[in-house]
Amino acid sequence: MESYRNDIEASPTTSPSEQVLTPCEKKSPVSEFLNDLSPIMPSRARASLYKQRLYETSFTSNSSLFNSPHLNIHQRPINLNFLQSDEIGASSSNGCYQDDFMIKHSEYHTQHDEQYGACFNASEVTIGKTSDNANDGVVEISDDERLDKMLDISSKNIREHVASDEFMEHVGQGLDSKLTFLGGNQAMSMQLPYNILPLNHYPLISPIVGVADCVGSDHHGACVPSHILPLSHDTLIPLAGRVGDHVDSDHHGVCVPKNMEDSQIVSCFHQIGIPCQQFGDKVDQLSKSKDSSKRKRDRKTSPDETEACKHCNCRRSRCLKLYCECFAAGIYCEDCCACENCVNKPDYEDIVLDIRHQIELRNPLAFAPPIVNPSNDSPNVTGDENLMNTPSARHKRGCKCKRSKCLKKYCECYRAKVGCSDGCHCENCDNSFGKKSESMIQRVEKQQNQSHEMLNTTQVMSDSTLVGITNPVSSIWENLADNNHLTISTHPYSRDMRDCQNVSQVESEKGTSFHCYSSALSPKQPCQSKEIDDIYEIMADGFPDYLMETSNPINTVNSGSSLGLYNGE
DNA sequence: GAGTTTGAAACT
DNA sequence: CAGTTTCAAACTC
Repeated sequence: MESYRNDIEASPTTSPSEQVLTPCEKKSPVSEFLNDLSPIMPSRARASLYKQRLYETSFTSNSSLFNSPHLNIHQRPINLNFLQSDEIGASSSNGCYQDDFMIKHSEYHTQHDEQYGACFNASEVTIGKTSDNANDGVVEISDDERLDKMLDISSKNIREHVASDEFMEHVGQGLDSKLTFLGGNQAMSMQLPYNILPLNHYPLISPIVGVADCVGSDHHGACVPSHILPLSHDTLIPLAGRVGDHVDSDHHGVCVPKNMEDSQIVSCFHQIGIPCQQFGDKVDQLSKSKDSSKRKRDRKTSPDETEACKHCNCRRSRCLKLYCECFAAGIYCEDCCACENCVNKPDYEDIVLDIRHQIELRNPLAFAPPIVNPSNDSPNVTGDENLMNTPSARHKRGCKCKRSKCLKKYCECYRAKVGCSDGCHCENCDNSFGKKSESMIQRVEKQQNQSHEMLNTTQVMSDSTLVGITNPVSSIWENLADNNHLTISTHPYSRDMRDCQNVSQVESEKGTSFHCYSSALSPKQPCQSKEIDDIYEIMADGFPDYLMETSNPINTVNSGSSLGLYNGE
């Protein structure tokens, strides 16, 4: 890798615009910076994806596993924009520099690298579609490569390439606030251009500095795009959330301190060169409507509405935190909600997506369905409550109830109608769906008793025939499977077959093979003997004799254990 | 409907 | 990681 000093000293040619324009001819540095902000794509076009995401069952990104809106790489090119050289010098005496300051990204050694590497001048690196036109200042790659690049440009890479020793020779103060460059014969400071970072690595640098400096200060280059909105700092709000639909599309990603008055926002925009007439009246209207709107906090009244709308009532979270039921559920707030200053709307999709992404970075399972079924190790992504209606269904985190005894909806387990598990940290658990201390066997037995009752009822109803007990039997096996973390196939056309992905098609079609996999194990690993023993014990105790006869599937399964469980080998 | 309680989420 | 604060839902009156 070439020395960055060499790059600087060599002072490679800047962009054409840099060459042509004198410093005085340039636009406002900040306005140019804002123009360089990552373009916010029209949100409505992608709005449907957000809700659609709820029902997806395939995952395309590790970092966006559940109920997360797509990061639509096809529509959202990754722009790695950098402050222009005159903006770099914004805090210096003359604000203009002739030198170029180039950061190379070794992961990005394309034929364009020399020319379009991450350069602190007017150049920008855009990962877009393939183009042969190298003169447009854009390095473009295919969609597939785009995603790879997005993942490659990680914080690790940033640290490696930006904070390398070589680079740090030219960088005085590290990454946290300002970078000092030794360019030419002048030292200069610059506010780090946060948007050089890929979307999923904001935590590298606190953007709060930039924003704080931005508004109404001399460091007017620091209004930041929405996608670096620091989730952990409540001092910022997306401007879009304040000015709503009236924000110009070019700027609607800008964030401002949340305690900033609307008039100040307008003033700020004046300062940084954005025409603000478009905001004036709108801001006024916004304030008036805010005052006049009476907060409605009635909760949902009908079950149908429960499905259609979460009816959140968020006041302070702007529906951008997991406090918000809608946001947490991966849906936009709707008219039926009574939230205030809501940003969880299609209009602000980019903000929503980015915030969600940040949350997922912190907790990849944040948007996972709260209830999981250990029997197949899969979250209830389908939303099929029946799939979770098993003794083993449990809350992914577990609750921490102390006073409610897990008997009220304060308890997430109870609210989800699942029993507490050992993963819960609740006290005095009395969850009617299953107490924390209740052993798995006890739950199986409870379910088994219920099944027995069903069997008896069925037997009475059908008198002497076993026709009709298929489901209860199946239910028992399902319960056995659930409570032993097994995935069991009892019949090739049973519902369970859909979940039994580890069973070969050939074996599945036999219909009599008994496939037994521990979900926690690799597909080829057999069940642990204890699990089998548990099943055996339960069966020996509780199975009706007629179900143990040769006509039932148990005795027709392939040999693989004392029970004849097929262990997959 | 207002006020209180509760526990998750967020923050320090 | 533990303690504290914030938040919004659940609950009570």
